[in-house]
Amino acid sequence: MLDERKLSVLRAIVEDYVSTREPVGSKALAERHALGVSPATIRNDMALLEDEGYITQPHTSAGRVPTDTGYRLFVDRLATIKPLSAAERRAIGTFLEGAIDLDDIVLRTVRLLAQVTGQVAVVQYPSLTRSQVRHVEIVAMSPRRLMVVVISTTGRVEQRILDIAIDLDDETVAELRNRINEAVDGKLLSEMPDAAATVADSMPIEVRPAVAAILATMVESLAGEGEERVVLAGTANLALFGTDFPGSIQPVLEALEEHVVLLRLLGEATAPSQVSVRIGRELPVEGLSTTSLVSSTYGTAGAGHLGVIGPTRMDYPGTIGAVRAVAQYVGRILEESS
Amino acid sequence: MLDERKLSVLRAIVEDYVSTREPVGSKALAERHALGVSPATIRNDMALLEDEGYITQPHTSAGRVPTDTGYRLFVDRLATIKPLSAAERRAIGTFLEGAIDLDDIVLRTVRLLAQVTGQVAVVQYPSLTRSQVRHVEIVAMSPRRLMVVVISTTGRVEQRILDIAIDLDDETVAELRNRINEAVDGKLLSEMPDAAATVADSMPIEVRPAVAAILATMVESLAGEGEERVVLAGTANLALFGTDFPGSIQPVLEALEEHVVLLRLLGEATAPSQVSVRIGRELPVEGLSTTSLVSSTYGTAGAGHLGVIGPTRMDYPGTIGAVRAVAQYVGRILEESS
DNA sequence: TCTGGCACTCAATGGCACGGAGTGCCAGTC
DNA sequence: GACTGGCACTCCGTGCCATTGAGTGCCAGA
Repeated sequence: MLDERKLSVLRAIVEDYVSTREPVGSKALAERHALGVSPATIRNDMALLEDEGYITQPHTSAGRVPTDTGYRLFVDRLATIKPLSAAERRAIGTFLEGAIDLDDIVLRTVRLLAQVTGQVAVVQYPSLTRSQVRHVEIVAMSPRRLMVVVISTTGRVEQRILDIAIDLDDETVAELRNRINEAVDGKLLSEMPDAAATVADSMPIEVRPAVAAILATMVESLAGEGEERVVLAGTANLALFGTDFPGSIQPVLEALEEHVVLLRLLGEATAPSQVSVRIGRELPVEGLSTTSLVSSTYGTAGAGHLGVIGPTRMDYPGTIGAVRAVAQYVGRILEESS
Repeated sequence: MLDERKLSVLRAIVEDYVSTREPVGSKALAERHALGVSPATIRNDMALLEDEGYITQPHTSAGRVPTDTGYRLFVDRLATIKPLSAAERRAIGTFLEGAIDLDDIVLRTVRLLAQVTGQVAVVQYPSLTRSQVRHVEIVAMSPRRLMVVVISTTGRVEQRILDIAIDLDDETVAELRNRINEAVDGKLLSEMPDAAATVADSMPIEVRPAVAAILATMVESLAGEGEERVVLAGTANLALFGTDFPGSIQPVLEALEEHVVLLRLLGEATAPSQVSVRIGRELPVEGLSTTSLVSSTYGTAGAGHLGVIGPTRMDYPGTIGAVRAVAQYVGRILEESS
């Protein structure tokens, strides 16, 4: 159905439209790209591409503009990812090296990504559920009030304060701490429930209910999605592409404030360490139906997600390359600092 | 210089311009407001107000628009703060009541403020420097690595991990913990350096250097501004007022991403529990020179700041009322939950 | 000190003609 | 059958012009 040349035409349309933002016509195409055929032929191809739904005309007597489906085909079959230049890679490396703690890493990453791509960047904090436990600390603040602190290999620290039903003396707490650490050290957070069960069984019978409660609360509150966080940067870049959004950027900004939604979108991405691209209406969020999301996991075992959101009219090869590169670097940095 | 009527004219201009966004002329003014004089007279007054710099014309043969100075005069002398309706107050109360922890309080507050005012809301986390210490926990993660956790009366929890030069056994750590808690309990964070000094002196001579180092790091890292955080909401509202910003909202969005700058602005506000208004170029930030900031402290002893950022053409009486009300409610909620 | 009247300015609006880019279609050529 | 050149048609964007209307400044008079 779509022979080689028609694909070339589509590719040319996407490339021209992305760089000029103007609907592209047959004549301009024939001039700017060495397609080896006349405008008339290109017109025929374009008519067919339009029938197939890959491009569309804003109005009669205007050039063509890619549709979501057109971009999809472009991304899947026509684009070759643009690797970053050596200088860019070096800049990324040195910029991220300077981070002092996890917060700083995340902050630098998100700003970097926004700056490199010129779009809105989104970085999720490394997920606790997928990272390993490095250390658990249990502190008795008062006899019936404990503070539980969990430190993960990604450097993230989570604490909870919880009240229990019976008094626990310091010794018991100390013992509990040791046992828990023995049991969970190096485990994935998802494996903690099992480990926790073992611990409870090994404690004296009279404290078991309390211990079980502690462990349950701990696992539950830490494993829950409630604490997932995302950080944004570069929302100002949206204003630069203002005209790409029909009407206003208002709904887009609104959608970006819904961090829960962003987390879900990032989480829905495909296989780890693959860059996933979701275009326009493929995103199941009304406000983002005029944007594309280029995202990737980063870190070991997909510890977290990061991505870039911009108008569907975006430089996919470049953005994909940038997202991939940044994800790799962040993964490496996290590895080193753990 | 400015008699009663001229002030009324200015007030009317501000009110009309805020609600219609159109430059207001003498005739319309005479019709809509019962000023008791003819348009011609108003014209004379307007000419004078323009000479004094309170209003300006976008171009000849257009109506007048308030200047920053005009808004300033309006806010200082002409506006009567609009209290919220009973229903609104009730809604605020119940909405904030539902918060489960500090993060939740802050999140709800900022969203509420954005929603009530229809502008961008900014809420700073309760500052540690101005809140009291409720509990300090020191945990030995390994002989030379400690974790210090400070819990404040505002419910904020901060932790640091730090390496020390000599080994400290569990007993010493436990003793240190007790002494520190005795010394700092209920103290303001700003008083911690003194309290810490006492503690160091009372410890055995051989561990003093290490202890001093711990305390220094602790105080320094917690008292520093580094950990101040702000949360934003309602940036999408900016797009609704897009036409109020000459050119683009891009610089505004950019400025809003600079949380450090926002913190500084909030901190510069005036007396505690007073609502401060800063208009246009009064804000020493380029990107915000077309906006106004209405802010207030909240909580006891000005624990934190919150505010609203919008175009200079904003409903000052309403916004001031909303900011004041929300600040009061949040203060109360924090009080209760501590 | 206020008012009515008058001449003037200037943004905004709508109508109109025109050029240009683009399209679809068709007949002709390789 | 695939490609090309030509042609008629559509329609956006632009510039131009006249008109309108809101608003101003100023002046003479009450």
